Amino acid sequence: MTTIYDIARRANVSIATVSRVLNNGPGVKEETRQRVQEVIKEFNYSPNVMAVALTSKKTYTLGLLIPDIANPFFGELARGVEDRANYYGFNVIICNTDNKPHKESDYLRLLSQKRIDGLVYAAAETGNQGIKEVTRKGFPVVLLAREIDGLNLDAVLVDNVGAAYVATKHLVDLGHRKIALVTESLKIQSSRDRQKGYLKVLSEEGIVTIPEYQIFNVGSMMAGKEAATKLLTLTNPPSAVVAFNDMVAIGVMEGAKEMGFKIPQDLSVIGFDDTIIASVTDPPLTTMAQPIYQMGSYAIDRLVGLIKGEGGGVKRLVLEARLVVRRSTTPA
Amino acid sequence: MTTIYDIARRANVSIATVSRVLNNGPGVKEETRQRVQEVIKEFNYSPNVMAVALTSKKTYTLGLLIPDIANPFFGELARGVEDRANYYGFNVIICNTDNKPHKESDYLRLLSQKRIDGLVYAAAETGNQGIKEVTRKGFPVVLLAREIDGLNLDAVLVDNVGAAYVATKHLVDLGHRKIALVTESLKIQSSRDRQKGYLKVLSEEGIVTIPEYQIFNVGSMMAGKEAATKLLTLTNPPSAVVAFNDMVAIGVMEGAKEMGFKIPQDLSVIGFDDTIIASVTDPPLTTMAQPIYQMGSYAIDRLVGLIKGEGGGVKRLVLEARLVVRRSTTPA
DNA sequence: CTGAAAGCGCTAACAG
DNA sequence: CTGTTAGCGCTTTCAG
Repeated sequence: MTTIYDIARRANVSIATVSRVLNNGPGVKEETRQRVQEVIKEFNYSPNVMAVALTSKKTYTLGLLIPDIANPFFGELARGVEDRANYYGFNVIICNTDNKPHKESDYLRLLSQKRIDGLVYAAAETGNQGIKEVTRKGFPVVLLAREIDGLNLDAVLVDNVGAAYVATKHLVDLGHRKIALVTESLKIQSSRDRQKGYLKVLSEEGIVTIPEYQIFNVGSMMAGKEAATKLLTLTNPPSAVVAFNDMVAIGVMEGAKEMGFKIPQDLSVIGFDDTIIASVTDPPLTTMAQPIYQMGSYAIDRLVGLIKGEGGGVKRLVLEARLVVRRSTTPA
Repeated sequence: MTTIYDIARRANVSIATVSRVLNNGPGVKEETRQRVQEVIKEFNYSPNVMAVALTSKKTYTLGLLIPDIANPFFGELARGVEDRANYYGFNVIICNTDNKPHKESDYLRLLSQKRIDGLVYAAAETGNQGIKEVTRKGFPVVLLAREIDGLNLDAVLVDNVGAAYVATKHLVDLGHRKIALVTESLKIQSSRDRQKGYLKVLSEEGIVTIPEYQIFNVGSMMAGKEAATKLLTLTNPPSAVVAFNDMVAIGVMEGAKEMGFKIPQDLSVIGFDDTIIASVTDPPLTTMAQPIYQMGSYAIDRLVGLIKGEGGGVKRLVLEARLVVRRSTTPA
């Protein structure tokens, strides 16, 4: 590897001068600048990022903490994050946590050792200690898609209460009264918020909530399938379900279909996210569309702002979800 | 940030000793080791990775070059890669190239500046120069899912010729003779190989190949949709199509359905990959399943082996795809 | 405008 | 067993 010394020698200048032209520093005679740049080109030289990082304390590397990159929702989110980060000249290290606090903590420690410049955090369960430590550890953090209680951090979110409200209302407007909620653990903020929106509609409509209609800790297609089984073997089964996300919704539909129920005639199902998958299911899924890619992009805009020192107080960007009606919901 | 000097001072030893206990080096009295470790714990100290990297030349960071993390296939691949990398103590920087050579080159330069320890490369078009430069640049490379011509590199692949052969044969066995191929650019090795397998069956079966039945440069759902339109407006349309991947297959199905054709009665469609999406489409997709997650995992096994100096000559791991019959294919 | 020199935080000989 | 010291490749004063 050629170093700054090699360039300096060949250009008959000191390494300080090379460093100056490298960083477009002022105070270099145009002629000298030219000469140095030629040598740089000739040797196809580029500075060792480790050394730069060691002195300048900037790594141009960001961390992205998410539950699972194989999940289409987070895949698209990650794409938005990476594209925008790349635009600003940053790389992103990806970390899959499966929502496991110990995994989060491990990654957090690792990332802080690597001196990342900032972190996008989309993986938290409420009350995780790990992140609290990190916020003291030096680098800025932007929360993405999931909030953390009691932590006043910058965030890019979707109005989950509102979205769940719209989703549930859609079902009510269709004439449904027996509406189930199949969602994630209530430890997850977005899950709690969606429950809130769901309950709000029921309450407004004077619909009595039935405990058996709320199923928790459902985060995958398989779990959605099982939830459908539970729901449909009830003596008084629901006629519609609000699912935590598209995958869960698909699981619910699959489960119902396997039991011989028809979607949407026997059971209306509404999902969340509008991932790529939602439009091609059988039947196509009605869902609350989130601006997934943009959320990732915005999170980086804010994070890079923080890194550059544009504080301006904690900012929270809350986007609205949009109801996309397809064919998995129908009048009761 | 506390440094090795702080620890040394507090433990009344030299930084060399601290370094030794940090790296489990030999030749440290047990008692001293204990004391140092206590101080380390007390200060919650962990070494600055930049500094370590600068001296030891190891960053414990890998690069992953893929077309698009939002594509479920690459999402799952990436998950396999990241999980296994994490297991070995490495982080992975993700790079989305969209199959654009200039993006690949940019990332490659960046990654090499960052002194990554190794690279998993799943993004190449044939004949890209960028990667050729990189292989000289110092770090080991493992090709994943896509091969590069004229470059004798370690690789983890699927037998695409064989897989396409099985897929096409499945259609022939079902009685189809008018079989179309909707695939990616022939610049992509996997696309070429699949064409090869496809043509082999036709040739063996004495089926005359019709140029209009082969559509190229199709890599997305949208493009698949357009391909279906082209195919089905032919005066003599095919009764079956082999698609490049699940997304393309879904696009073909969507396109056909929009034109009023029934799947599979009017058109049998077979995909590739068996991504999570394949089982939930309308109808569920017959596809050639690839061991996606494992491929990513194996690639890291090999890459870490290379990093640790276990050369042993170039190794190529070729896995077999498996036919998964669902409901998008039916007898002619 | 340019160069010398002091670190950044750590590893790895080399002495003791 | 432990400490001293010379770098790793670069940025950044401070002189000139």
